[in-house]
Amino acid sequence: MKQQPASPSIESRLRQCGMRMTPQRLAVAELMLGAPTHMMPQEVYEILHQQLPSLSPNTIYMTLDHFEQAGLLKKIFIDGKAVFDSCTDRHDHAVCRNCGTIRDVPCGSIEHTPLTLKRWHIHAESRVWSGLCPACSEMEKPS
Amino acid sequence: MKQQPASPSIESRLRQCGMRMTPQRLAVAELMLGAPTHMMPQEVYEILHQQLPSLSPNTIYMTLDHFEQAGLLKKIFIDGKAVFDSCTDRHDHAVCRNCGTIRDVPCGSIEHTPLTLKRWHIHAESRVWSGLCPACSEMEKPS
DNA sequence: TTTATTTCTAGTAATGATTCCTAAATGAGA
DNA sequence: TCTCATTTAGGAATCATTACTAGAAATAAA
Repeated sequence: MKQQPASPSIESRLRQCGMRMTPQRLAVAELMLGAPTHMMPQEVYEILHQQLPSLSPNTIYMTLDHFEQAGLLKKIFIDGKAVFDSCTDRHDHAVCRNCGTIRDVPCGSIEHTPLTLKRWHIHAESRVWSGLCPACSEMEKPS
Repeated sequence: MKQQPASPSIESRLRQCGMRMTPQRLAVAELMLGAPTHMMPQEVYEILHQQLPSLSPNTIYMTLDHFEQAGLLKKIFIDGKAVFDSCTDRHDHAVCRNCGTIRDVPCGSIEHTPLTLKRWHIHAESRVWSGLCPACSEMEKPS
């Protein structure tokens, strides 16, 4: 009894980007594009390797990059490590320096580029808040 | 004829942090703490290796980390790579995706942490603008 | 000063993430 | 079904960084 197949749009979205449909890509798409998530390539590999034992890390890297180029994912860097975000809308992130949790943070009104960058052509902006998430804050409290 | 020695304060600043004075550390300090700069460990190594041929990359990594822990430098990440910034005041960065130039960008008024993070304990915030610097913008212009 | 103690450095090996390379496999259109 | 360009697996290569260790050097004590 198969689960409801990935929303039909996923496959068509990939095709629209001129990508061939392969089991590997479909698996990555189902994992990453279904619900809001942040994952490192390695995590993706570990999860999918179970259902596709022959899968290679290489393929994960390539697939994630393809998806990013197609605008399906956004690549962000947290503490120097690559993380792929299924939400491509403009937003910031908060990361817990204890447990590593990543949380989306809506950013306020669209801010104008600072005067200092008047002569730059800015394409992207990223902002990361770093600290302790509520759960870890609680744990660290002195009794 | 020796150049004017490093400002006496550099040595004392290191000592205040409980650090032993070594030629390696002094060299890193003179390079990084003298003027505003952003450098990757590798760059630091390549420069200093010339005056201290026996210097090892290892030492650079350790020294930079020590300096960071002592609050003399700030470690930032640009596109997933570590960069050490001699300016430890609060500010943002812009990076040119063509030539790699990094520019300090003053950030406006101190912004309050977004509501979403009300229950977090935020310790740091970093923001990076990415695009083309004025020089590279100019070059890319269609004739 | 000289000696003792502790930290620091160089060098090498190890790690972890990512990329490169190539032959074989496989989608997709003719 | 056949063909061909794309994609994959797998292993080697790379790059930044860390771990380990013995010897060197800096500081503290005598």
